[in-house]
Amino acid sequence: MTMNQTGGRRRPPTIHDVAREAGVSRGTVSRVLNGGHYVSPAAQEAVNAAIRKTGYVVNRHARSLITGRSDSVGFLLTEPQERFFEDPNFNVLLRGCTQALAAHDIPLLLMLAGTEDERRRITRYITAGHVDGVLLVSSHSGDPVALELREAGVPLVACGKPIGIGSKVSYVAADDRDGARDMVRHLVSLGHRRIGVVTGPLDTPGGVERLAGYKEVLAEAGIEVDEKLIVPGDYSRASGEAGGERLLAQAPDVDAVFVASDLMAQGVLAALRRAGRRVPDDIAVGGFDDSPAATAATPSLTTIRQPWDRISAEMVRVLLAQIGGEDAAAVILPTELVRREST
Amino acid sequence: MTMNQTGGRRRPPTIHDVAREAGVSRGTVSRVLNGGHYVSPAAQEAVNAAIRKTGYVVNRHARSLITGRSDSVGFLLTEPQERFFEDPNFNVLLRGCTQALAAHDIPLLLMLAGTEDERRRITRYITAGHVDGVLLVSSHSGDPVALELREAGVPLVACGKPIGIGSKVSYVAADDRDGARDMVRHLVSLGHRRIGVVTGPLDTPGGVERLAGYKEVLAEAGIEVDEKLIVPGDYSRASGEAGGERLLAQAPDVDAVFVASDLMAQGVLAALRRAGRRVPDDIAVGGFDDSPAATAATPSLTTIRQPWDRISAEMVRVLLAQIGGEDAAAVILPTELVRREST
DNA sequence: CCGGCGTCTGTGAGCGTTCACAGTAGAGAA
DNA sequence: TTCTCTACTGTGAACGCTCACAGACGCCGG
Repeated sequence: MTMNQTGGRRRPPTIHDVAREAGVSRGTVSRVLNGGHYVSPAAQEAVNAAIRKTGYVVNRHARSLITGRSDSVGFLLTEPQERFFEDPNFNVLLRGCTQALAAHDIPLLLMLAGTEDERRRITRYITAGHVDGVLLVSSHSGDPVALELREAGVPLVACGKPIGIGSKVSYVAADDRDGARDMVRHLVSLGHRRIGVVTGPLDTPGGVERLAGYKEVLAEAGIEVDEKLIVPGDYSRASGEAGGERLLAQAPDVDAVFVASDLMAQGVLAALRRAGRRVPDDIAVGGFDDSPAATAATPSLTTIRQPWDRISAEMVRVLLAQIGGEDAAAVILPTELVRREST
Repeated sequence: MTMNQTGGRRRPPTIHDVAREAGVSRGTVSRVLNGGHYVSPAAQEAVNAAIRKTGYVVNRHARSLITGRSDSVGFLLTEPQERFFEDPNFNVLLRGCTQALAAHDIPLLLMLAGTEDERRRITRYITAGHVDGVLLVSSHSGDPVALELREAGVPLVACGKPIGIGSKVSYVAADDRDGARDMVRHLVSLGHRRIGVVTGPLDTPGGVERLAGYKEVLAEAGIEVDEKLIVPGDYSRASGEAGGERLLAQAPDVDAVFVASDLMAQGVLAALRRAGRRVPDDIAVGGFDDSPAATAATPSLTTIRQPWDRISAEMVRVLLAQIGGEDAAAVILPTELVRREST
């Protein structure tokens, strides 16, 4: 009733206090806390009442000390942080992971490995067992941190397929190739034949896969691949703008563009507007991501939605399974075409 | 040399192993680990060598168990997450805090209290002492979580001045009122006299302060406040668009607008464009935040930059001081006018 | 009646640290 | 010499929990 009203931290109740209150032993309280097997209903109830009465919360440090688990996981961002931190999808992912973990009462530690120093510190921290597993966001290939963690046997789930790292590391990704196929098929079905593409960075699996999907559909539609219709980008708005200009210069007869990210698509739209091309009447534009940029653009963007909420949920599920001893797994999730005004 | 090459976790070395390796006692190793007072140079060196050789990393759980500290802090977001998660400034803040803490070797736990359930769980987690302190992001007044934490004596630093929570809780904020003053003075200095304002939400200190700054400058310039020139907003783009339309309808002779966020300013620009008003020739527009939206807008926005990097650094500094026993403190940081094309 | 089994409970040990304390050695003062 | 002081070191005892073990109890089949 009158407890804890004055502020100022006091020593919290221990399992001992609960045991005394409930008239049982520490062992019994511990059993109730960990699933309640081999406990009589009476004891069960008495312990629960005592827990409520004392306001007991388990001391995770003491528990971790003996179990060897930390009951926490790291969310590790290794690569150029600007790129991710400006990407609204990153936020959705981070939030999704945090909430999915919270459902299991597992806190998420945010780890940013920018400098070489930070990488070292974080690697030590993780391999020392201060987290049970790691959710990894790293677009780059052959990430040294990832390699080291895998070597140390730390449960690891990457977001997006990590390349050049061999198997044995789990990942969850949207089906980039299939998404690209859907979009390009959509453009083909609208009657377009001179379809350009602004690619993502080609040292990332996403960039590679989306371009591959584009080429596949051209092949299946009997349209010859024209290198002049392919211009590189890096997902940024600026590279989209440059890519759009370059595309118009190289192939003025282009009648549709598949852009590998919504942010770049915004840039492409700006370039087209400056060149006096109307969208979608003169030229259709398809994006990728379904980020807020897609709805904010004028005209609003037809795009491919990546199921970020499901991706985060799956990452957590796979990681917890792996912590529980299961083998590495790869999960590919379907994307969805979202039609708007730009096609 | 050949250690740790096969993957699969092995039991990490303990302070005991280090002591044996160095030929000293646990106590001496512990002393080296915690500052190295009262240790002979010889022992110091032997211990450091042993640490390097064994790859020893302190077990934080064991340490926490005895010290009562957790050496970690929580980053708590209590209010509507959409608003923050879509705000690029939030990312900058989160990153800044993470890095500032990392410099002290303190991990950051991300905590999102959306549902009532989550609030309860998180409050328990924190008050049970699983973090040493909390960085709080909450725009709302009288946040119940904040109140409870303060009641429990948990070190707490808020981002932005919390209202209705009394003193005793530290906060770090940009000088909203002064920023608003700078912007409105800038508009006055350009010769504008019919200056409108689209406010932020008036249940937040930021919204209130920015409006107050606006009124102060009008008073000091001898311009009468005209209620028709004041329209409410909630920082969202949509509310900016609505606000812009309403302003034009209520006061067609408006010749400048101070908009309390860049996102809203984008909306205002859209409304003005539709009404055929040229910016800045017919009407000047000033924003607030210096978010990416400000540079992306056409014309680019004159705005007020909030020093987010310094805000995060100060939040961490104040929190650590408070954990160390110091009293609550308030820090107000200066803003900066950034001139671009819209004025 | 006994032995066995399945269910439930208490007990001691120990996880890896830090902390308080007791102790040692050497230097300098009396 | 002896005593004191300082600089340093080692040694239990905790911290709060889980785990393995041993024991108690009731119930059944023999």
